[in-house]
Amino acid sequence: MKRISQRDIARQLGVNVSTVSRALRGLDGVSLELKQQIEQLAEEGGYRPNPFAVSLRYDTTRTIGIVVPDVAYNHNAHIVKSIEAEARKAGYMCIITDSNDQSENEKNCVELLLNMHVEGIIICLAQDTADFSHLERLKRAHIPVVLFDRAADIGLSSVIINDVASAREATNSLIEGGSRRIAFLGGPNQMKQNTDRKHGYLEALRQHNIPIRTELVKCHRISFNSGLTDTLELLSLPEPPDAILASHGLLGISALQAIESRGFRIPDDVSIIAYMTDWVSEMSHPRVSFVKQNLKEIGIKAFRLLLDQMKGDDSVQHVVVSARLELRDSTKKKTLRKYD
Amino acid sequence: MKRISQRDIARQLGVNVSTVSRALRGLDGVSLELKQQIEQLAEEGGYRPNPFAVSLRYDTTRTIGIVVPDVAYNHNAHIVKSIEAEARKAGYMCIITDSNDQSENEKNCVELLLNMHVEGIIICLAQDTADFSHLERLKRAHIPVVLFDRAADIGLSSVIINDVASAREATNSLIEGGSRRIAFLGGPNQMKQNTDRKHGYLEALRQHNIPIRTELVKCHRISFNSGLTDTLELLSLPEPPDAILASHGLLGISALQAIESRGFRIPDDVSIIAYMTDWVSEMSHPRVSFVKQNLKEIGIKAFRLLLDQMKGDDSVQHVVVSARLELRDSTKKKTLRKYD
DNA sequence: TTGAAAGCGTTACCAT
DNA sequence: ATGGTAACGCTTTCAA
Repeated sequence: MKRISQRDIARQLGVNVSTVSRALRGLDGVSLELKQQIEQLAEEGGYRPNPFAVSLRYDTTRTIGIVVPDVAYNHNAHIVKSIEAEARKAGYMCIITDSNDQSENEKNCVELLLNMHVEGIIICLAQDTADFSHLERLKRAHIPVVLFDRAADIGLSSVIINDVASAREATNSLIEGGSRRIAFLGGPNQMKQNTDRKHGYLEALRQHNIPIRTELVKCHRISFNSGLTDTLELLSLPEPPDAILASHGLLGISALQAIESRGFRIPDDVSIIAYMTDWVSEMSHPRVSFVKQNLKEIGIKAFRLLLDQMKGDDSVQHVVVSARLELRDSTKKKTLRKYD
Repeated sequence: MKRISQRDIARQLGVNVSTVSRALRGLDGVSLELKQQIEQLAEEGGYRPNPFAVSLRYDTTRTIGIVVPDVAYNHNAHIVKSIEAEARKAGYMCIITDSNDQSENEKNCVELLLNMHVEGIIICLAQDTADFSHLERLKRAHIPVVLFDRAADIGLSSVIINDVASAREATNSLIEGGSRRIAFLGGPNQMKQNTDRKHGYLEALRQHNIPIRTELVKCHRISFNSGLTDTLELLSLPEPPDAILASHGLLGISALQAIESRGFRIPDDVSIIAYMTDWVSEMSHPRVSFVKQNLKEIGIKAFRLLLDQMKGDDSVQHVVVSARLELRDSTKKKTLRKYD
């Protein structure tokens, strides 16, 4: 029932704990005979070093914290899984917390992680996080922090995708497919991720001298219902959009459903490109053309940046993981020029 | 940089640590004045009790472990989220591990959790777990364990859904919709969950005097590709099925895609019912009729059972959370009898 | 080769 | 009201 400790083994053999400690860690200074006896007892008793005692001794918890808006969302789950795997390789445990995409909860998550004495925190901001005091406090306390996916200009290391460029590329692709009234369906504007993607979208329009129509830009809450409402509004416009760029999978799927519910055809009447995972795209119908992000890479890079900081490197680094467009069935093929 | 401890506070005030300890926990035996000074210093220094030291002192880690086949799969993610929330309420931290649905990894996960000295483990078995020695070892060591979702008859507490009845109900519903050649697409047969669901399916057929055709029962690996292959085989039969009951979301989605790829219509040619989450069903097209499971409830119940055990209750309990059928667009409406 | 002791942060107990 | 001390499990340093 009770876990066996070095002391228990020492007592049984009438030797000192320090000897047991050395033997169990394979250090020399223990006779072979004694060492074997110790190892056998450890084996029999199912001895496992108490990581809490070790932590105390070394003043290091070998634990990091992760904060995500929603672990149940495919995109986040994959990143978390990747961080976990990378952390484990380095001997770190992860404490995963979920902010439910709300800034208020996010603060509690950080608080909880600090209480656990994590050595660092990897965090994806909640969509409504506009006050960064909880993160600035971390910075002041010199606690390693890495932002991922959704970053902010607050002097913290980050791993994000090339938001501007990927949105530009996606928009260009829609334009090349013949779309001219392209809508942008995004999240709240205090999210840098959102403004970046929106800028990429706007840049592409400008490059092609396509007039920007503010009524085609919908930046509200990231949620299924919000996406539904916004898309229905778009479709009710006198001149509805002929394409939608959605900055989040939830928005992409809700747009798709809204479009179909109104009897529009995809991609003939309205094309869609969304930021989403392979799996969500694969499952959708028609399969949504998407901005594919290397989630595994994001997780690995995020942990590595954190590890750097935990090792004492206090430089602020920004890593950009390139995303690329994957065309599926929600977009039209590139239209041929007249003279082709 | 370095975290402040009770001792640091004590030194600054020239008092004893034990006094600081009492003050910080609001115990009496400290003058109001001193208490306030201590609290102020704690506040300023960002003092947080070291949970590792506390664990050591109390010989309790207030940590539990979770093992899931794949956290990135919607179904599991929701359950994990629920367990986490419930555990937090009770002051427990969760260490989440992912077996990638492989028995070999599952053993490593359990090992890792034991190394972390978790007080209990909540586990969903990998689909290929046929050897339960790692779990039996836990039982012998009196370490609290709760199985969820996929259980086994090995004398451990569990939380599952009503597998037999829900599969029977789903099959009955397909029969009522007019289907007679109903296929069962499941996982490996050493999974009790699978045999239970299969039995429910077979019972329904027997009740309706529908001959059982072994070629319509496909119990292989649970994976997208496996589901694809099996479904294509089913569709290639001289007499292909007119309905499919899929015991897992991956299988359901792959069946749907296979059916469409062969030009069959859903539900007119082939109906589908699958065990999946609301979100996956909602996203699919046509939306798949599904066995809806109360994932939050499963998580809550699982943690509660574990908590019971951690408190010393060593009775083996089996909780069944009722699932119910949710009809969507992949099944035909109940056919009317001829004389209606 | 082995032992003894101190220390990590905290709490409980007993003494003052 | 406050202090001193031992203890949790482990590692490290120094002594034997």
